[in-house]
Amino acid sequence: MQRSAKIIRLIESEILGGKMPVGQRLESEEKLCERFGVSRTVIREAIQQLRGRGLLRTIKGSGTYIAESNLDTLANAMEAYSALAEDLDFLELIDFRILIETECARLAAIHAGEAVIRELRSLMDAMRQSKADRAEFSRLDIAFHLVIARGSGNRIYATVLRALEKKCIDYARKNRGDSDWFQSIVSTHQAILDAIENGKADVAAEAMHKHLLSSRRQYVDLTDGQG
Amino acid sequence: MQRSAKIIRLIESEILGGKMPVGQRLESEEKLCERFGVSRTVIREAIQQLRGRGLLRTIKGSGTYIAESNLDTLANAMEAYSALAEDLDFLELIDFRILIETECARLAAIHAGEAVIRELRSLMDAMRQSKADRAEFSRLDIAFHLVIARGSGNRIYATVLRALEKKCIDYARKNRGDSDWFQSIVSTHQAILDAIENGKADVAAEAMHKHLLSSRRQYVDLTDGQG
DNA sequence: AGCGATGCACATGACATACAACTGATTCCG
DNA sequence: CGGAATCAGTTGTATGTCATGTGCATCGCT
Repeated sequence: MQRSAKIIRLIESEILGGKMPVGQRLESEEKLCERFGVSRTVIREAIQQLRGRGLLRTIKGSGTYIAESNLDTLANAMEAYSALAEDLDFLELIDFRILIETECARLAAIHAGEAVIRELRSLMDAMRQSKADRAEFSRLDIAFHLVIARGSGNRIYATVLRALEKKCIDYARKNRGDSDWFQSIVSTHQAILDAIENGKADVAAEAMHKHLLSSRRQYVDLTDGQG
Repeated sequence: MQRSAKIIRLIESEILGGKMPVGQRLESEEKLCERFGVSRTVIREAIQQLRGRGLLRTIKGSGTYIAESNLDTLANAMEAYSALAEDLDFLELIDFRILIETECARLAAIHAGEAVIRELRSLMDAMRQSKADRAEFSRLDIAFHLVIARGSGNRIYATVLRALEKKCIDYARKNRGDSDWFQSIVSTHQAILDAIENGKADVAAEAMHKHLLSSRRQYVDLTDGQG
């Protein structure tokens, strides 16, 4: 194994074990060289990998510090996982997404303020006028879901869904775009929005759940037909 | 900004955009040096960070390749986020955990095989005999939840919960350990297990949800009292 | 004394070079 | 024909050097 590997494990365990509080400065690269008996090359490699994982941040001329928790790191990981996922993993991701989005709809019905609802209404209007432009329609569709996620008040949900967005576009595009499909999407979204406006959490959750399950079914049908 | 930053963004976008399929070999470091007009140091820094993020894997003497999707990477990111999370983020994490575990209980009631159920039974027996040993009891408690997560059949759920395990221990330990508390944990777990054994998905989900909500309440009470 | 400017020690960022260790394929030999 | 030796290519590690930024102490002016 690489020399940097065990150094990474050690520093990682010190951070995760709580021995090094957030914001604390790491020893300088040179000190770490002495301590581990390796060259600066190896130390720097270890630090780079831990930076990539979001555990450290570095300030030139000053030092390397334990990073604060950061949603972007989580988003990166989710996005990477979904982007690299093969078919087998993909259904699990879809179920994951359904679970979270359903909860988001429920929470949005409880927490969403006037601003969020206005935004959702405006997106619905735009979607009705974008029947012809499939790319734009798809973009608005995703935006609708993301606004609801934000309206849930839980940033983790919003972050995870934002990360899954790209892949969702990919398989959403595969759906046939006939008029029935368009109308069904619009009316389902409207049902979700109505429930959120009226603060009916369970209704909103169920409507969202139904919506996503039908989307899931289409994906399954498509891939079964192919593979 | 660092020179490696834009190289990272570029390679990342090529991978996530699907231009580079999983398993494909990256250009050699030397070629990348030419292409970007930087030294090998910079190229290696970029590669190290992307390795840390799980997007690349390297084989000495052979080359650097686009990594396949990997649950460990996801687990690392979740664990890092939860470990570095401050109080404000922490309730969001707890709600996230509740959402997933509730779904796991539901799915376990549907999918769990005889092996999983035997394991859960055995853990229940062990818990009843560990009333005195709080550390052991806590360990078994967590194991119970993780087995259910595995029994859900969705590896993402199991992975996420495994990553949150450490933090959960921390705040679970803060709970008072009187006899009532012990008895309530045991009977709640038993209720969940019964529902899973009988394939009653909704009952299992509700029992799990209740269980976790009471745990959440205790955490809120504790931190409110402190801060 | 107050306070800004300067300078210095130290830190990370980047480059160049050299060699070690490994891989994969080709070539050579029995 | 099969296996061993060889070789070009590639990543891993070490070392040295300089550039550039940070943070602190020191100095000098008012």
